[in-house]
Amino acid sequence: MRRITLDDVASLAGVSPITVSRVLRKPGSVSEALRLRVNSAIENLGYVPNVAASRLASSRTHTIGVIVPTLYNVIFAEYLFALHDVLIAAGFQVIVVNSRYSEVEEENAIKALLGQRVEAIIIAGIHHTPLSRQLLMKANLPVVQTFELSDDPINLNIGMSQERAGHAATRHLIDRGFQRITFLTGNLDHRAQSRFDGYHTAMQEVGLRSMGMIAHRPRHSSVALGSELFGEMHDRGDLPEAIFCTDDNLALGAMQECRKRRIRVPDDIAIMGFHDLEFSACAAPSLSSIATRRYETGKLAAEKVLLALDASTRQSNEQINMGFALVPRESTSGDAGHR
Amino acid sequence: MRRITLDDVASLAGVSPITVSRVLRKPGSVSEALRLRVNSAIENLGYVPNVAASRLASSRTHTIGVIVPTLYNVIFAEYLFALHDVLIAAGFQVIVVNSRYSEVEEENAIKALLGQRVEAIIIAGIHHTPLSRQLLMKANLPVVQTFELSDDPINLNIGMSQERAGHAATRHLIDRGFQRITFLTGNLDHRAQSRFDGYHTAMQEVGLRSMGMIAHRPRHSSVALGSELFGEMHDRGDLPEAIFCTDDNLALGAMQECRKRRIRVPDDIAIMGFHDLEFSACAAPSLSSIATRRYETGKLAAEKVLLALDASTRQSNEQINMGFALVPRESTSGDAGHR
DNA sequence: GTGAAAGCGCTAACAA
DNA sequence: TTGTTAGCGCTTTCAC
Repeated sequence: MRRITLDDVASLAGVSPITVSRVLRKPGSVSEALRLRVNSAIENLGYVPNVAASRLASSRTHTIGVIVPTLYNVIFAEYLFALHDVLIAAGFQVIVVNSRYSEVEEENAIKALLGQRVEAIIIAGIHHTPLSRQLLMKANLPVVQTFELSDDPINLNIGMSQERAGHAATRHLIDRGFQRITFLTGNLDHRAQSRFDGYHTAMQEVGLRSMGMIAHRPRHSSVALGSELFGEMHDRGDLPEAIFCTDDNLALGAMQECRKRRIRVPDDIAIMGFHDLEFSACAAPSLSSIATRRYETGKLAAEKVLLALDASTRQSNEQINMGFALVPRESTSGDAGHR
Repeated sequence: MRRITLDDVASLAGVSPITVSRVLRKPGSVSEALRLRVNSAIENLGYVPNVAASRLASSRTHTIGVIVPTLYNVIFAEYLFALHDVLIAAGFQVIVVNSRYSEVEEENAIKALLGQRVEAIIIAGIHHTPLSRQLLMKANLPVVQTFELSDDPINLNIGMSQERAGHAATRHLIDRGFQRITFLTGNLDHRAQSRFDGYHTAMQEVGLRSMGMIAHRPRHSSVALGSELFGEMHDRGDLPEAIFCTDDNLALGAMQECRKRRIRVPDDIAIMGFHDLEFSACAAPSLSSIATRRYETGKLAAEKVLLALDASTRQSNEQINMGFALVPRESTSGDAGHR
């Protein structure tokens, strides 16, 4: 069964192929009589244009490439949602690739996207292999790096200081009177590392000993992992006064484990999360966290890409700091001053 | 700045274009000497193949189309994660389109995917416009409908009975002694409707009055929406003995609102969720729910697609019931028998 | 407003 | 193993 092509439509309608092409792309430039004839031929044949041919001939793909480390994290789902919202509405297709937190896979993803001739790339993170960076710079298309702030952006950069956020979270715990504070993370990706750096600095500033991080394993952050890690920590007998989790999922898991083991939060231990996920406000006790702006980051990134594509001249580098907000709640409200 | 093409690589390496093409696709079929020359030419020029041209020439796209109603729901994120896991590993590209719960947008999505010449389509749901259905049948490619069970599948169908799940959830509440049971939903998509049907039937079977659903608004399910809806219900003064929420997010929001209003769960009101999201086990009280198999559904759908593509002959229709499981927890454990 | 000719960058089929 | 030829299905350019 041969696929129906534009030529088939043209001969059925008794016009030249180019006329069919015009009806499809700029119907206004074709007389009504022909337009109707062509359209009914399209309907009759069930013709669906082949975008590969169109892309090849026009060298326009109307496609934006997006790279995220994982899909299995609400953070990125919210961000992708925003990107889709804006870009689809503007008539672009979005190709999402995940790098599984690997710079090598990211490099492959970049090559794949460039092979697709995407018109812009929006990439989560600022750490890439040298070749990745070089490919992105040479590609001569709008590139947006997101979620973090770079000292040396490739082009556009929309994010926040993970380190300052980690610092603020830790500072909050210190201000509440906690001293033995542990940093808890699953996977140690760049963003978690930066948060840890912020934690470390905050501890040092007030002369406290930073207590390393509990775990480092190649699994995505989840409630279950939080339970596990907390359990192991408790089993080892080194229960701190407070823990700062890189992620609300971990924090919630830790809280769950506390409940099982009859450790009271925040009376026996304070727990601080990160990202302020939707359920965090309604956990019991409610979870203190750092609110981050995933949706807004995606939205802005997409809008900036559209602008850059419109200007069609490569924009000069620009950096936007989306900031973050401390959200103190019950899980860190313990009056730890007089233990 | 002209883009570098395969011909450029060929002339730099002093070979014919087809040799370069072979080095890229089946390196084994080219002598090592030439392969090295070609590869270094590719490196030197920073050549990236144009997939549009490749697709057009080979009429193979190695692309699978996926349609989901929304990205803003963990359910679909987990499912997409599984699809990616399997399909990317098998060397396919995945194009995800969301229909925003609209059959018209779904029809457009189908057209777009067919225009991309995807080699298979995996689509969430079993309700489509007549044209959508016709396009899918005529396209002569593997089609998997997921999440629900169809009486008349287009091709493959991997899902569960939403109605029986709704029935089981309701039955659980009835068995626990609750009688005034309300069904709570935000958006009333097909799956929510089926769950409602199951609820309705279960109520009727034991002679109880089904209490309609509380709300119907075009917003995605969220904790915040659950709070809102529950609040409105309470304000109206019609607090039932139990509520069955179409979604754990709504249920969690309802529980949060209960806590604010000092309504005890499950003593004053029992709450039943749906989907058994990760946080549900560690809510306080822990949330009873229906566990559904999103990841497994996606994995199986992807695997079936690969099989079908391999066989290269259109598979006969097949239906797989993934089932579900009732997960009773604290939020419905109230001993309501003697109120 | 409509069409003819040429070509986008690659690969299938065949030949050497 | 390597190359030649032809063409995938569309759009660009230029002419009418």
